[in-house]
Formats: sequence, C-alpha cells, structure tokens
Amino acid sequence: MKPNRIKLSDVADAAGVSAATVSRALRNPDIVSQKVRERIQFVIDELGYVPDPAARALASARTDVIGVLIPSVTNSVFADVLRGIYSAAEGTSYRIQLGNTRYSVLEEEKLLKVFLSQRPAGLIVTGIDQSAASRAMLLKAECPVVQIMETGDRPVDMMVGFSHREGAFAATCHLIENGYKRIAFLGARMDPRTQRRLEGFSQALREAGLLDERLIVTTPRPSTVTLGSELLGELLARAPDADAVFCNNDDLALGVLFECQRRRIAVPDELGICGFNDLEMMAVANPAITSVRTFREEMGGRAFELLLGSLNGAPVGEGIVDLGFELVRRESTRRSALN
Amino acid sequence: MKPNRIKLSDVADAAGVSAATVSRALRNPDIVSQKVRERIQFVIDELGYVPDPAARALASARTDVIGVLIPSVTNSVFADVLRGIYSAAEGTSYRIQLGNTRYSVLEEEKLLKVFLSQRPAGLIVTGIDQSAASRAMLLKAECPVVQIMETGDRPVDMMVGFSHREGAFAATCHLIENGYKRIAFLGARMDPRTQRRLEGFSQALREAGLLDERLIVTTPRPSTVTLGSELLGELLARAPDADAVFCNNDDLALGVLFECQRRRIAVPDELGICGFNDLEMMAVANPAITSVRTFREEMGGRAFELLLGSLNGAPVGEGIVDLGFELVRRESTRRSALN
DNA sequence: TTGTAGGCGTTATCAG
DNA sequence: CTGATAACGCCTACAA
Repeated sequence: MKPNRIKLSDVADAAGVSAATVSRALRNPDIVSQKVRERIQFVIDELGYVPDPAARALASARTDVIGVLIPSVTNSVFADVLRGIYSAAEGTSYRIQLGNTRYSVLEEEKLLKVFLSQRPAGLIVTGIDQSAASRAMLLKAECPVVQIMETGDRPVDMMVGFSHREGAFAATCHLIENGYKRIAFLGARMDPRTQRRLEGFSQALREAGLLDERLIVTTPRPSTVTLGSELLGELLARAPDADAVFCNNDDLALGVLFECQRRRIAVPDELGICGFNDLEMMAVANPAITSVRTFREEMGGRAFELLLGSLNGAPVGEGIVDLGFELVRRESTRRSALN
Repeated sequence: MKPNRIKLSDVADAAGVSAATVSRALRNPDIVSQKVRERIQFVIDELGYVPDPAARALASARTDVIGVLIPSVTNSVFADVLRGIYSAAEGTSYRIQLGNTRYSVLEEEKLLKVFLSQRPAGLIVTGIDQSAASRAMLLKAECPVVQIMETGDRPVDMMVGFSHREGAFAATCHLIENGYKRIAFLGARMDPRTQRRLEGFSQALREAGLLDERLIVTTPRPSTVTLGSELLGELLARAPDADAVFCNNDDLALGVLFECQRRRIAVPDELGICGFNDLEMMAVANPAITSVRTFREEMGGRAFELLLGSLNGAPVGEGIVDLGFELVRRESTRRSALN
C-alpha cells in the first residue's frame, strides 16, 4: 500500500539523534547546535525525507493552510486577487486552500465549516456580508481572518478593500462634470458590492438632481461582454435619450462599446461610457474606456501579509486597510462638445 | 488554546457506543444497524461534531484532497478549467488544492513534491511537458493522475485535452481557404501549447506553399490585449503587406482588432483575424472574431470525473479523452472580395 | 543543547 | 453488527 516512506524517526536513527531533535531542527533550527543541525539536514537530503503534514497537524493542532473564500474563480477580478495572494504566499511555507462560494452565502457557510475543521492558519474571505452563522464562526475562529474587497466598520478581524460606493460616486460625478445629463446604470449579478456601487451612482445623481430611475437597468445574470451589449439594447429601447452609461464593471462596458460601434453610436459624443475595475483591456479599447481602477492584486497581497503579520504576533494595531481606487479618465467620456 | 472541540469519542460516549462504531457509521453506514446509525447521527448533529481531517489522514493514510496544478490563475483559460473542476467536485467530499506553477517546470516540481507529501486522493496537472523528475514522481504516485489541456501518447496515467497543433492547423487552413495569402502568426508567452500551435500554423502554410518566416512574430511576454495591439504594430512595420493574422489566443486577437480600428484597417477585407480559445467576447466583438473554440470547462469537469471513476475502481480502460475543438467562423475572416 | 514519554483524533485489525 | 486495542507520524512538555 504505502511502501516505506521515510519518516522522522528514520532520519533520527540515521543521524544518531532523537526524533525530537530532528523535529526541532525542522521547526526551530536556532535551538539546535550547528553541527547536529547540519548532520540532520544531510541525512534528510540523503534519504529524501518529506514531513507528513497530517501527522504534524494532528500533533500540533495547527496547519499551514490559509483558506481563501471567493465567489467566483472565473471572474477576472478575483483571479487578480488570487494572484496577489499566491505571489505573497510564494516562499512562505503556507499553502492556499481555495473555496468557491459561487456568490452564495449558504455555500460560504458550508465551506467555512469545512475549512475551519482543518484548523487553518488563517482565513481570507470575500466581502462583509457573511451570514450570521458565518460571522459567528469567523468571530470565534482561532486564527486570524481578513475580509477583502470592501471596507466597513465591524470587521470580524482585519480588513483590506475599498469603498465601492465612493468609487461609483466618483465615476458618476465625473460623468456629470463632463456634461452628461441622462446617465444610466448597467448592472449584472447584483451582489453586495454591485449594490453599493449602485448606491454611489444614485447618490451622485440625486445630489445633482439628475436621477432618473428608469435609467437603471439591472439583471441577476452573471456579467459578460455579450450581456453588456444586450443591456445597452434594453436601455436604449426604454430610454433612447440616455447620453452616458456607468457600467457596473468592465465586461459590460466593453459590450456596450461594441454595441455602439455596431449601431454607429459615437462614443463619447453621443454616449459616454464608464466601466469599473479598469481591466487591462480598457486602456487599449477604441476608444479607450474610462474606468475606476481598483487594486486587486495588491488587495490579495496585503491580505496575505496581514495574516502573516498576525501569525508572527505583529502588533494587532491598524487592522483596516483602505486601498482606495483611482478614476482613470479616458476618451470614452471625453466629450468634445457639450450640448 | 484549542478549547474543547467535540471529537469522535465524545460522540461515541453520548451515543453509548464505541468510537469504532461511530467511525463506521460515518465511513461505511451500511455495515451499521439502522437504529445505531440514527442515534449516532442525532448525537452528531446535537453536539455539532466535525471530523478532524488530519487525524483521519494520519490513521488511514488517505486524504480527500485533489491536487490541481495550473500555470496561471489569472489566465481565463485556466480559470475556465478550474470552474469545471469545481463544478464537478461539487457535492463530493473532495477538496481542491490549487497550485500555481507560473509556467515553470521547476516550480511544478516543487509543488508536486509538496502535494504528494499530503497523500492526495488524486492529481490533475497541466500539459504533458513535465520535467523528468516530475514525471517520475507522477508515475510512482499512489494516486490517479490526469494530465489536462493536451493529448499525446505516453500519458502518465489518464489524459483529457485536445490537439493544439490540429486546432491551429485547421484555423490556418481556414484562412488560406478564404483567400488570404500573407498570413502572420502572433504569439506571446511561448509555452509548450503555444509552440504546438505554431507548428500547426507552419505546417498548414508550408503545405500551401505560403510559409514566410518573417510573418511570425512572437514574444515571451505574457499575453494581453495591449500586447496584441503592439505585436500587430511590429508585424506591420516588418511586413506591411500581411493580409491576415492567426493569433495565439483571443486576448491578442482582440488587441489586434482594436489596433485595426485605430489604424482604420478594414477587417476582414484588408486584414483577417483569427483567435484561439473562443472566449465569450469574441462573438460580440465588432466585427465578431473567428476563433478556435476549446472546451475548457468540460476539460476540467472530465478530468475530475476521470479521477472519481478511478477512485471508485472504475475499469481503467480508455484513459485518454480527446475533447477536440471547433473552428468558429465569424466575420473577421469572412472576406467579401478576394484579391 | 538533547532525550524521553505521552498524546493528538481516527481508522484498522481482530475478536466477540 | 459491535467493541477493544494498536497503530498512524509527529510535537511538546518535562527531564537530563
């Protein structure tokens, strides 16, 4: 079955020391004499010893697993965050355990239970809208927890994100400043973050006295480029005089752009387009699309570093990191003439 | 530290049975009497017992971890594969452990070592170009292994993918049939699969007597939409008379399209564009972009199912699954008039 | 600095 | 069908 895997005691025998010493040489090299340490290392290489993580976990009641819960593996926004996490994890001994909640709080709850049962070293979860049960589990988890993608009061533990509300608010103000009057909102997959963007959008327009509910087009369907084209169609059928669209994300914005090209609607003069997230392709689209840049990879990286710090007993201090956002103005909202 | 987590023996005590019976009720419900089983289940719910995977792994020398090694977490191609894997894993008790090799065989080797040390239930690895050491490890792994994304002889164990070479060959033939004569290749991140696509491309042109090495533009840089625009610029500087481009993937193709729009190059008449993978946005671009559709999500799903089958002692039989590809002809290569 | 001994929570073996 | 009883491989006081 499992032939003769080398174990700690084999190494100990071969090195002429006790198993405990080998264990220490692995965990706390500092408290083992230089000579012994070297001999042990030599034997380990010689024999090709690889520690059994299960045994370690059982004996020490700890693992080197960092659990990460995200709502989607295909959404490039989360892929970017993941990349940041993996980069930061690079070189450390921690492993990433990924859970896909598929935008479901119940699924998140289930996964949390499974993850917690493993005694993870740390946890990264998406957003701040966990179910009450999930929140309770997180609060009494015996490991550091980081909530990412958003900021808010009432963090479970630590937090790194930005305000979607303010991001959308800034983008909408930008549209207003550029002279657009009939500004629409296109939204898909109305998750909590999308909702907050809609709030920011609405507030900006309300303050400017320009809010028209009929210009808000949303759908629970997942966001795609194709959907962006469709939603623009819906919008124009309903309100042909819309002169700008704030898209809930860049996929939609791109779809809108393609649809404009197809319908020969001039961007930005006839219709302004603004996206959200600033995916790489926004800058090279034709015309280049204005968007709200978010720092996704950095968000993942910082989240991991926060965990690391906490695991190394860093001063608990400032547990909330606001990475902000940056409105990137491009041609798609740069009107040559106001009407 | 770790307060008073409920354990198997607690359940056993409360249910008035032995620990062994509780364990059996969990693993092999069939061999436990109905009555006892129900009582145990009741107690489990009551106490909120959650098994410790580490202890289980140690005692049984098995885990429910499926290791997955992919070269990139942000490349949407692999994100799609991942999604397929997660969907298939849904409902099973297996957990996915993701490793990011970053297109490095050495990194892959390292990760493989770590993964193997966990006694995974199964392994999914990308491609067929593992290092000799990796291949050796895989061959003697005590778990089923699936190589994905490609097909080939000499599988380590099982395999599910398609021929990149043939996909590119078919796409190139399509361009030739549509009257294009000066067909270029744009490639980024020249990984093994990209190389094989280039082979298919070259072969098709060679057979048609149209191969011109100067029309092959490649770079090791990672593929992005922006890069697609840049590469087209390079190509046209070098060979202004190119009349079609086969792009190594859809990101590049999109970049090429944008650049054509910018330079007022008519697609498909002045320049034909063909991508690879058929991402969702290809169909909605303007004009819609011809591409080679690949079945990424299905690939992930099948890979997982193959593992499952193998774990359930399915007849080892047919271990190589070729999912094929599908050339999707769209406007970007539909020339209205031949020259 | 190093060794000894006991235990971490489950499963597997073998009786009953 | 159920119950003892040993492992599983490593860690962690406690001693030396």
